[in-house]
Amino acid sequence: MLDDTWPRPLYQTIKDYVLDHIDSGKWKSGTRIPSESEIVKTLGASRMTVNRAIRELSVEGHVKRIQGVGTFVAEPKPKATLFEIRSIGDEIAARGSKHSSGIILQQSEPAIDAVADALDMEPGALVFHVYMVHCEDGHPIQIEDRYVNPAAAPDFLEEDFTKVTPSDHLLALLPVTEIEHTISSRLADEDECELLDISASEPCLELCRRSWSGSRTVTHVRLLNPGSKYNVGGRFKVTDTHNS
Amino acid sequence: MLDDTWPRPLYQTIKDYVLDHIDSGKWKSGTRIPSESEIVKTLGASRMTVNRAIRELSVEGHVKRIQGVGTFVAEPKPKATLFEIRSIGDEIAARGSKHSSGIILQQSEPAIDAVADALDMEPGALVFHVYMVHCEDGHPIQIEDRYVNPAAAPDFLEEDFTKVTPSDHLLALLPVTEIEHTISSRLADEDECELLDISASEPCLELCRRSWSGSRTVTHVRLLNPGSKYNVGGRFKVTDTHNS
DNA sequence: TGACTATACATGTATATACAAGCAGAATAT
DNA sequence: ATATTCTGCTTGTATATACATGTATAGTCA
Repeated sequence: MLDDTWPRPLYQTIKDYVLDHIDSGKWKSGTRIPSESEIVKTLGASRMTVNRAIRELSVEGHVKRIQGVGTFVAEPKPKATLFEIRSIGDEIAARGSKHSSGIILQQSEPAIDAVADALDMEPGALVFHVYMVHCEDGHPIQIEDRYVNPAAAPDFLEEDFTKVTPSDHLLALLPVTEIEHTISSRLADEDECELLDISASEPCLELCRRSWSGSRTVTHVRLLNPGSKYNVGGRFKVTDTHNS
Repeated sequence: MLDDTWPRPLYQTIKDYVLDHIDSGKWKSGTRIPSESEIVKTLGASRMTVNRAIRELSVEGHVKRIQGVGTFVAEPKPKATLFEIRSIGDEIAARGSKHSSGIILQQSEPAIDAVADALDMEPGALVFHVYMVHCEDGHPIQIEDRYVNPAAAPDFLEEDFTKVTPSDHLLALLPVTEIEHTISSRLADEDECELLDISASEPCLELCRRSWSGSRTVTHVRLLNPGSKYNVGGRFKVTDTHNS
């Protein structure tokens, strides 16, 4: 929403001046905009004030700056809404329910091709694998099928995942810097139906996530949830997507 | 990821100084941090440099500033990943396919209670309602059931939604400032199965969204997609959620 | 003609100084 | 006891000046 307070700070006026030129098409993507000293002359502001305005536009993704070269109009980026990352334990606790879990499998194993691809590892390389069920107040609510890159979390398999979720373990260890996720709907297979205690016809929500910490792929997880018991969502401000 | 370039700019050193105190627990949420002039004395920097550092921490959501009062440690916010908002037409075009649509219903009607609630309107007030199917290369892929607040888009019903999607129409008209969305999985009912040309046992992905423009609720839409043909996802940097 | 150097211009960072605006609390007046 | 004013401290904004760093281009020399 436009900020209509008046008088506008000069740095905001400078931002608007640049944005007006960009939004109106006068300065197209890739165009070098006037230098700071040119804008100083044009708008009669100080260089520090101009620098603050342009720097903020840069952080916001409207322009791209290159020291010694200039300032260029950035490619417009798609609008995005934020999606909260939460651990299943936190979600359940937030509902006032009690989380518990059962470990079906927790081992080191040679990665099959799909898993190796997902973790950017060599096929056959050893990966950590956890297969488990999360329960809310004793009722199964989610199957977690997770593979972890041992290099990223060497002690992962030592953890007791009935006491701390794999997600919490990894988040405590490494900053997540990038996530890829896919949300889809499918039916559970026979084993999954049994683990989740649902009928074969119940639709399920599947969330697939890959996470990176810096340049390293950390984990690949598939979370399967009965559609009648689980949804994903939230309410957030809309922002422009841009890479930090 | 920490920026390890050296020497660090002084404003970054100041940011790190504050973040170290916050992350270590020395300054808990709600604590007033030292004033700018106190930090000037402590770190031997100029007030403009300190101001820049603290202002950036404020924009990033780590601290909250109140003019004339002070700077306070903000509540930690959950990590979030960005979710791209796209029109179904754009999604289909991005796959190199052709989008088309069929309008089942497009009318003004009194809002039932659930719709009125969703749009923050009085029950029985007139709302615009569009019920339609989106197709990709002739195959139905999504049912769109949308209600729009007439005050936000008075000319909405005049649009030909076989030529422009309701989403594109609204986006062209109003800036979206806030979105609430829920993704869930359910089975389609008999009518929906027929419209989507799917069997009764096919699991479906349902996306519900409410959108605001400023303080006004603009639209409430439910999008139903066969699980075999549709998923939602993307890959983004992780960021802290914070309100702009 | 190519390599090297110098120059100009760009952004990046920093300081000193000043004034504006907001807020909380102390001091004063009624 | 209450209202008003004043003071001190805080953040917000702005300018002038300076130096650092990066890049592109022109000029010079072998």
